[in-house]
Amino acid sequence: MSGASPISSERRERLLNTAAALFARWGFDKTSVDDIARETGISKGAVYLEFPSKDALFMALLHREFGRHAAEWLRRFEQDHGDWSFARMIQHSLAAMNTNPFVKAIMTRDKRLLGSFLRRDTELLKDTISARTELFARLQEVGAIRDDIPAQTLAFLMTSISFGLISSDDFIPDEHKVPFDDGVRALGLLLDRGLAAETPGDPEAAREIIIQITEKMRTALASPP
Amino acid sequence: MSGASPISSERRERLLNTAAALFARWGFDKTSVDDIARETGISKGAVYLEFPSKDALFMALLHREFGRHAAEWLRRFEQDHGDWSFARMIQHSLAAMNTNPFVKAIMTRDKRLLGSFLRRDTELLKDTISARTELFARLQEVGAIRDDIPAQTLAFLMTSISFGLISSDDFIPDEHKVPFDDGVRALGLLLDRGLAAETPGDPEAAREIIIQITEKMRTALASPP
DNA sequence: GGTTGACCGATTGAATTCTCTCGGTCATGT
DNA sequence: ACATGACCGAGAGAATTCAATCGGTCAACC
Repeated sequence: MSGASPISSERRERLLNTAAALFARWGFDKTSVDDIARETGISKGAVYLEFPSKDALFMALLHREFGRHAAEWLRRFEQDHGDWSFARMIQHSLAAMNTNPFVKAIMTRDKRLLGSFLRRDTELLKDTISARTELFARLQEVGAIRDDIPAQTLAFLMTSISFGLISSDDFIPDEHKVPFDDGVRALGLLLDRGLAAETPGDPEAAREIIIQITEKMRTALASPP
Repeated sequence: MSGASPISSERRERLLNTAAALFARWGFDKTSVDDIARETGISKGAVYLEFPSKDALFMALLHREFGRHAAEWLRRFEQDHGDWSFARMIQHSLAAMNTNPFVKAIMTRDKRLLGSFLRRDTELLKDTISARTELFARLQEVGAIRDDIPAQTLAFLMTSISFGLISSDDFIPDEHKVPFDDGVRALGLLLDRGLAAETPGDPEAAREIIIQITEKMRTALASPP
């Protein structure tokens, strides 16, 4: 097999960096492998020593970005020393998501950025929803959130809501727009009460579960199938 | 002026009916004025005795459908004899919305149904959000819902959430789909607690306001600008 | 007066052609 | 060994043409 140095080389890293910049700027279709190679300062052939195809390169990039997104989420969450709350977790998740163009693109099926890559369906969205389902189920187990709504329904709902919020830029008329952070904060306030268990469970356990599952999600998403 | 019998004739009504069927089935672009005329059993010229243009016909249809949507919402709400709750209001609103292809299309910017009509921006979405803002503001006034989140933000949030839920069919992977009604019901449960005021106000007053504003919305949306 | 449908010009989009870009390979050079 | 970039063939898309359609009008007809 040709392009498969299993260890991530430094060149590979640089490739992903320039690829990220170019893809984010011009989209998948309008960024050629040659563009990426030239911008990285290597030849096109060298790109194929690192990745077997353009698709594979893009997939690797997506996985890296999803991993980074989870890490960023976790970072924000852990360094948040205020009161633990669901509001904050949601805030961190959505804020991190809105920051990363690739995660955002996958979650909203952004045609501009993804272009013809949209045909290839990724497991990324599915895995994200699965992770959310597991997260909610575990939180219900320890009594951190209400358990009268199936975890699967909650995951579905949260994914739909995230989709709506992240897409809001595209369809809400300007005069009714609200800063993203304000919207996210308000959503957090709603969920804080809306998801609360009848009898509050152990907040530390909940915090632990979130960190644990996010970490699991990070490693799962960061590595290709 | 040519096409402007101010009173809605019976022919006009029949026109709108066949137009609704054809537009819903084939979309705006692929439905010709001739198709509508023929299917209605009149000549193309007669269409222009009722409406000055194809766009105007479509706009009239949209307004009629929005009016019907509000009426349907109101009907469901009023005949719901269970406990009053925000959950139910939201359920009725979303269920009614999901039932009407034109309201759904406008709310989700459905390219298939709206086609080239998408360029013409309607006031329908704006008016809907405005009405929601007013609704939330009034409910806050009488203490029916929490008032620590600006009404405008709530309206923005609810619109985004609705968008996400109604669009969920298009982007949620099949294996994670949840029946629309289940999702809506769960959302209702969340909002019921999430939006509750610290000290509950008069539920009858809230109910009255909702009916009042929805009725106002109905007449406003049903008549062209 | 009310209604029709033939008619008009603009627009669209189907069909076709063709250029050139791009993903991927590999003989060659370092 | 590794990296290069000329090279290849497929195919996307730009350019062009052209015929049909469609929105809208109006003289003619009930």
